[in-house]
Amino acid sequence: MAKQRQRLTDRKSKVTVSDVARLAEVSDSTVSRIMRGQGLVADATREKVMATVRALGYVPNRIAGSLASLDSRLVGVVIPSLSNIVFPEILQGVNAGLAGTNRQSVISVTDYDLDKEETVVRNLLAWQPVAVLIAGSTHTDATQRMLENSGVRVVEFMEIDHKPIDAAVGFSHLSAGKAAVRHLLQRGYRRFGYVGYGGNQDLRALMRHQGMREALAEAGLAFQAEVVSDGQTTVAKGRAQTAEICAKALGLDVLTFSNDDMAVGGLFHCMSAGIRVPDDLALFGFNGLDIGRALPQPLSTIRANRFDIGQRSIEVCLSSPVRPTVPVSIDTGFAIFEGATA
Amino acid sequence: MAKQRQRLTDRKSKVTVSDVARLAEVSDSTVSRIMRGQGLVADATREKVMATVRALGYVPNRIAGSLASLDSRLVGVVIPSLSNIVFPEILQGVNAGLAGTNRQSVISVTDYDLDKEETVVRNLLAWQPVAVLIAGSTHTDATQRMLENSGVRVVEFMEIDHKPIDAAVGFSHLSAGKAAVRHLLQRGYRRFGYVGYGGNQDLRALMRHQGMREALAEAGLAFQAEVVSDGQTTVAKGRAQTAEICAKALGLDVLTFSNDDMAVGGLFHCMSAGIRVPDDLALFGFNGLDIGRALPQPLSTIRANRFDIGQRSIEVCLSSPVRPTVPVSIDTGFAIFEGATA
DNA sequence: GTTGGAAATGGCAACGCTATCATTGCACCT
DNA sequence: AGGTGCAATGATAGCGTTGCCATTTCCAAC
Repeated sequence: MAKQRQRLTDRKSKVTVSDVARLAEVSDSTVSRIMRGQGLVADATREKVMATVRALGYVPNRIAGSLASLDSRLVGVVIPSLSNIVFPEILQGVNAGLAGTNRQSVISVTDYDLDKEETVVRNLLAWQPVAVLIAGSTHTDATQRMLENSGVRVVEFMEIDHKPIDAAVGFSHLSAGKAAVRHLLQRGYRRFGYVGYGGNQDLRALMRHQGMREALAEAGLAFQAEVVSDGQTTVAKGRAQTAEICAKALGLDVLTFSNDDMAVGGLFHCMSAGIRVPDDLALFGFNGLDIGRALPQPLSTIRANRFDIGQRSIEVCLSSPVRPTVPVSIDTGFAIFEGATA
Repeated sequence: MAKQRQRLTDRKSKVTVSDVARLAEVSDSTVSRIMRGQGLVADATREKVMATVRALGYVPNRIAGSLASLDSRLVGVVIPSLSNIVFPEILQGVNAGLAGTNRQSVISVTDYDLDKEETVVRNLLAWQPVAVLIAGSTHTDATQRMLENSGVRVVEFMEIDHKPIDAAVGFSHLSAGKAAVRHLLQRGYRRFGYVGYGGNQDLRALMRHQGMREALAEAGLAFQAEVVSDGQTTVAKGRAQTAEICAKALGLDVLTFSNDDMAVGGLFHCMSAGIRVPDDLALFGFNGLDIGRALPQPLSTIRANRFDIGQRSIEVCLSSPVRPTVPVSIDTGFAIFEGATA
């Protein structure tokens, strides 16, 4: 008994390769070859087909294409936040690295939540990306396993204080914290205060803080005061927390911040309160944001190469479709920016 | 003669529904039903299957799923830039609106280049998104046609000074420019200078500028001086251009900026140069960025609801899969923020 | 012990494309 | 005339899932 032909309830009436092929009087194969620009095709045929493509407004279906070729051409990018300007900057590097390739990035945001990261990674992997770039090195067990088992290239970017799954691109936040404090010690500062992030989500900020503590300890010192807050760091918070730490009147001579946003806020407080920087109080940030350099007095800080991190990460993925036998770490480094606030 | 069975060169060895089904001793259909959580399945079966899913580390292939169901669950988002903080803010609104749905956003960046926008839109549509959110209303003819013919929901966000393809969410930049100037006129300022964007890419900045000119003209006035630059607007450029316009010594009493970044730079210049704000010179920005409010003196500016724009845009798409008979525009409005610089 | 109907499950084509052959046409040589 | 080699095109079987039935199982009600 003959099987009934199934008619899926009038599925969307889209133009397909076959439609183009029929109208141009060639085979599906030829249209396919032309659309993806590979294989031999006579110029005359190509033009005839392209004409009907334009006439029909045909747009190839990459979902079907990806399924057939088993190649999605997608690179997944997982970042904790979009509001922290450093991540958009990294994305620019990623896009730059992707330009000219036929790969495309898909961005997912975790809001610094490891459980959300797990969901997001699962959803990403469902799209069969050729690679995943993911911020940071701390993941849930499930996330870790999924990434390992996926078989695709995985680049953990931002930090390199760990053994990567496949590859890591970034720098040591612990070292950066230490470098900041050592620099300040060298400039004669002794009474340190810390203003910044104190939650349990931005692990890199915590690492820098830790690095600072260690460098202070090496010199037999410690922070005289710390004012921290969790959630997102903002200029406004930096300003408020600086006001708070100053109110304690501990005779601090330098404040280190978890990042430039906060430090800029700190400088604004000092301006308003008539505190001379750096004579009465020095300020030191982290990130090297543009705004820091445009301030009336350029912010002393540590610059990291965020665009670079994005670009190098992509380069690593594209350099080979398979993982290296031994995980690699690429140090993009950081540098003290002298500025005028410390 | 029997057809040869084709063996596609050992295609990636991934776990598929069939693998799970075989091991769990059920049919593919049942696994599929369980994975997407719909249809009737006995609890015992579900657990048995989920156990093997975990054991095999099965991750459903959404590419195949999308093809079969003819539903990608993707929402394309096209923005001009990631470095301009306003767009990440909009994306947050988009993500918020998407939370809890099974839709996912795919972000593409055009760098304010309409030709790149065309490419980007073509690539996006190839992924059969259920909707496209795109910044702005000016597109190439081809882009316009593709969007129209795609049949999917299209929301043009940011501005509503035009007839949308399907729907628009944002506010009138022309009106915003006018409102700024009228507000300043009302406060007694008469000698206006303009500092800001002057390229031909950020059309919304140009609209605001135009609105300002028109409002000035209504009062029989005009800008006494304009210092513009193209490319990306930054605090540093704002500072430099403000220095430039001040050097002309035209006795200006107020500067309007294309946006807050530039205005903050302007304020920094004034601080450095000892120009009292707003007594010697008033400053007025646009956007209502956080940093403006944390300054030693809060920046006078116009606030727009960017998060809202993103969220409302998504809501519009999700409210119905088909376009309204007549295009709709949703005005998210803007508001003068008094501040202390004008 | 039937029987009727809902609850569970199974079977299979189709989704739109591409990889992998197979085939055709034609210039060029011997 | 009969190869030979290559450029150009065609035919078709998947790719991994889901939609759409068809079928089986179970159990309460007779």
